[in-house]
Amino acid sequence: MEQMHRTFAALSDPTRCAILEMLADGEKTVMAIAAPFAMSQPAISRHLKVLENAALIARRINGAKRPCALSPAGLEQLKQWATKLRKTMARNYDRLDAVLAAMPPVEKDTP
Amino acid sequence: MEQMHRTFAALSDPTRCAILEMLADGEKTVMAIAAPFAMSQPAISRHLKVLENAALIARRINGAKRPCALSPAGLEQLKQWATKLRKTMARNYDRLDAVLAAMPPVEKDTP
DNA sequence: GATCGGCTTAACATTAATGTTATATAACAG
DNA sequence: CTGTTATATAACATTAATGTTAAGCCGATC
Repeated sequence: MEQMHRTFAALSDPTRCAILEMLADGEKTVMAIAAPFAMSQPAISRHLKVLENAALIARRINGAKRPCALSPAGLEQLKQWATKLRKTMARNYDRLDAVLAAMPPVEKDTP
Repeated sequence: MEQMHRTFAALSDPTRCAILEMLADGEKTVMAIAAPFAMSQPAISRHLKVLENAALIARRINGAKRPCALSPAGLEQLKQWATKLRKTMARNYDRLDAVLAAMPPVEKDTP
């Protein structure tokens, strides 16, 4: 949970997000993934490496092909991180709530 | 759901992740947030702006202070995105499963 | 075994992110 | 009013990310 930012960094690029969404549909080869993008195939290869390092996708070897598939682990981690934050937040919510309630949105002039 | 990468980009920095985790504990002023970091206050201010633009935190005005608090909206979005991907993946899982089952991890030599 | 298709790696240019210090604004204390 | 505290903005240097093209490496196929 300390290096979540690595996972987020992997997701911080629109191309990589799109790739993950493509892969939700099922496994695809590098060429198939690259096709819809206005970008060279080496660029896609590097995006895939980033996603793989973040455990967001997994790759097989099938002859000369390297089909990629979503790896549930990464997504699970994401959800858990968000859930944990929300839980901690909820635990302290009464205090926050009290503070917010006591102060109207804008309180510049205290007459 | 199309600009999720903006949210992820906001979370792709370890400092910002840490800030969010601090804020789970409750609302804090900019100075209080900056204190534990070996970094100038302007740098923290900019991180906060990034988090705010991503709807991950919200800020009040309290005199000269600008207390920051977690904004549940952003976290909710995160979880929903991950959940959606997993659902779609599950929908197509039989196919993926079949493919994976048919092919051992490494199958270089087809004799 | 020569050649083509699928993919990776290398070298490089360009752009964007992050941090710094200096300066500005706004509220508060005296 | 004046100085001090809390925060934001500006200008700038440095680093890292992204894309490009050019090679290189395996498998497959003829």
